[in-house]
Amino acid sequence: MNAPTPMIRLTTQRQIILEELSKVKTHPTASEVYDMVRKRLPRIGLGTVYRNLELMAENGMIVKLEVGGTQKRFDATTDAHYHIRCSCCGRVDDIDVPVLDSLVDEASENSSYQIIGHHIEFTGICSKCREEDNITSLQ
Amino acid sequence: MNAPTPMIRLTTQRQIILEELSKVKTHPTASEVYDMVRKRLPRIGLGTVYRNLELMAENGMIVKLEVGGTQKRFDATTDAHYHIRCSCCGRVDDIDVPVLDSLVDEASENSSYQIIGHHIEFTGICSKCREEDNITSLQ
DNA sequence: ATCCCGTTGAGAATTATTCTCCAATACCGT
DNA sequence: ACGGTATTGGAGAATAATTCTCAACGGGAT
Repeated sequence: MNAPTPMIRLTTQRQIILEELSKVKTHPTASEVYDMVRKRLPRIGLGTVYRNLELMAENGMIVKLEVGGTQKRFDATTDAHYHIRCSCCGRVDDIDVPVLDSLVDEASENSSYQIIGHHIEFTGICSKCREEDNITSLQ
Repeated sequence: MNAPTPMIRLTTQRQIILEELSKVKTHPTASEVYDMVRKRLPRIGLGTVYRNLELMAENGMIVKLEVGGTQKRFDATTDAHYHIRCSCCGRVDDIDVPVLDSLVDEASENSSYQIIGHHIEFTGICSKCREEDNITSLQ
């Protein structure tokens, strides 16, 4: 008898990556996670962080956010929720809008795809950028 | 008196990029646009394609899709609509689900961000991948 | 025809991510 | 505790996508 899911071993590095990711409510990029983790494991490699974030995302322990911007972001909160991205600085926050499960049904009726899921990404300017950049304005 | 928007000159390259992008109902990546355009302008540079896609997106002539996957995609249809991405092959199609303008209001009430807009991205398996990969299944 | 300035093409540079290699480590049965 | 085997981690190279740099070009105003 073998488990269908290969089962992921909780090594020290994975545990610390997970802990650090859980600490923050932002949605850090891989290199931000790397910086956070390195304070506790100074010798960890960037590749290890990438590898394990990817692996934990595959195993559903965390979520890889496929949002706009140039970098992937990671989220330790795995239940469904939506995000908002600042078009000025790129930061990503959760947004408290009820999840619309009915959208998937609606989409299924109007597409030849077999629908798996959906995600809503809002775009806006975060309060920090609004304060700082009243001159530069948005971009 | 000067126009506040710098005004974009419609060079041959830009015109052809726009024409080619308008021809297809898929949402090509920059290098796919490059391949399409090169059939008519064999000496055009990839940089020119990137530069002009970016520029035309800034001017609202086309839309840059900030969807999941590793590459940006472009769309000549500028009116609001949602997309579905095949998690198997990465292709992106339009999906016929009514646009929920009310979401932005709802989001505004629950966020410190100044909301600009939103986008819904569905995920699924396109019919082509379903046919081909009944063995490989999804991934 | 000439000047000006935005645009182009070619390639280098940058950024994010993935891969490769090998030593170190963990897990298993004994 | 011990040895064998599979997995992991770290370092750096490799790859992929995109952006930047810069000399040459081109089209319109003078």
